[in-house]
Amino acid sequence: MSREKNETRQKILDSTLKLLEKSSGGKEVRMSDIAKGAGISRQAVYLHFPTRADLLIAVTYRLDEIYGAADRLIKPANAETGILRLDAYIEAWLGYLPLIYGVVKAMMDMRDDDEAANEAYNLRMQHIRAACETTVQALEKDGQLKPHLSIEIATDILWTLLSIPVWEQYRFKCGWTANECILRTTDQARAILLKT
Amino acid sequence: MSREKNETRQKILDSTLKLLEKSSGGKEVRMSDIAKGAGISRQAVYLHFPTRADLLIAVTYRLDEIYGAADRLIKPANAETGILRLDAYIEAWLGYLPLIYGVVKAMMDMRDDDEAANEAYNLRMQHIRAACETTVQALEKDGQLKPHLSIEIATDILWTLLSIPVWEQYRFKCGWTANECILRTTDQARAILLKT
DNA sequence: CATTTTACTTTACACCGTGTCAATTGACAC
DNA sequence: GTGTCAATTGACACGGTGTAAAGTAAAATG
Repeated sequence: MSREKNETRQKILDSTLKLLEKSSGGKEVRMSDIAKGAGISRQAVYLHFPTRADLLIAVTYRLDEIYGAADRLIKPANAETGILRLDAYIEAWLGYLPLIYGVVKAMMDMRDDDEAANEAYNLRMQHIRAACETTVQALEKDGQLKPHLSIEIATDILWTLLSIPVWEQYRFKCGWTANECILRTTDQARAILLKT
Repeated sequence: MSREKNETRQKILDSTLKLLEKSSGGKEVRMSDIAKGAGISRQAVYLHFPTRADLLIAVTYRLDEIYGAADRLIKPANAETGILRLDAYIEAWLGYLPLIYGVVKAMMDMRDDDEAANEAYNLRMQHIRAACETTVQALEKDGQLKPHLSIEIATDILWTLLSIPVWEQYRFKCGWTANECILRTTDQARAILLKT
């Protein structure tokens, strides 16, 4: 019955997750690798997920379950001041990102080929953007936002500063540690967004 | 004789360039499309360029010829002060980027599959980084660099601010115009790098 | 207990794009 | 008129995704 079905489904998700986490660059993780990791045949994977993109998308939801993304990213909303909230949000997000990076990377690689993966990625990025916007609004409310900086533009900037490609560049091209990324991104956000 | 050979080679490069410039996302430009555009057979393309990656790389050099990249990007070095030089460099680079974006994008898409394309891309990015570094050094020399900001870190930050993914996000996700990208990036660079 | 459903297996194949190979044609050069 | 060089045609291998069909084994159902 459907008991078994769900168990296998989980095995597939876990296998995918494990492979994506170690391999940098999601493209090298093939359906056959995933199947092997789950101990089933390649075709059986297609019984549960019609396409590779669907599987990847499902994995991202599994990720959030595992790491409790919601809790993590909501906590900063309790900060007392706008500035503290900004700091807390940057720390929360850039602390979470390394955990999910393998999977996110795989989705990014897939965007060019697959429209569904692209949509899924954009949706998730829009969530981030929304969080950036409320953070900026908190700054504005406190009168801390730099003059002549609209909420929209400030949101665009913060969103970009916290985007994955930026983090990738700091982390891997510039060789910053994950912690340095947090500290220096915080400094940058403050320098750009806050009035002096 | 080699006359003819070079003519066809140019036809291939021009065809590639034309196709890349219109199509966003370089992957959709196939070897057969390029051949068709050049009015020759697909195999003939391989007579001139052993792989797709080699062709793409050759196209980037052709681009620089066409638009005079060297001249454009050297001009800022004549600026009188460090700050003016920063402004001039940002304007020069972000003014040049839209012209070459189609090709650069194709190379970026190719990085995952092809090591040669990846190297070529990294090399070009290193050139940008070097230019960022001399720009930062000019600020430092003028005593304009924010205290406690090392040249290296400042270079990392400017380099990232001027990176293609950042520009892409502002341009296409945030809907900024090319000119807004220049102005607002300049503002950000000043806020982050300069002492107050 | 017999039957049907369900999860999965194996094998085979179509599709796409890159890259390779071999045989052939047409032009120009010496 | 022989050699050489650019390009052509047609066929094919490879890798990875996705489809399709037939078979198996076990559990659920009556």
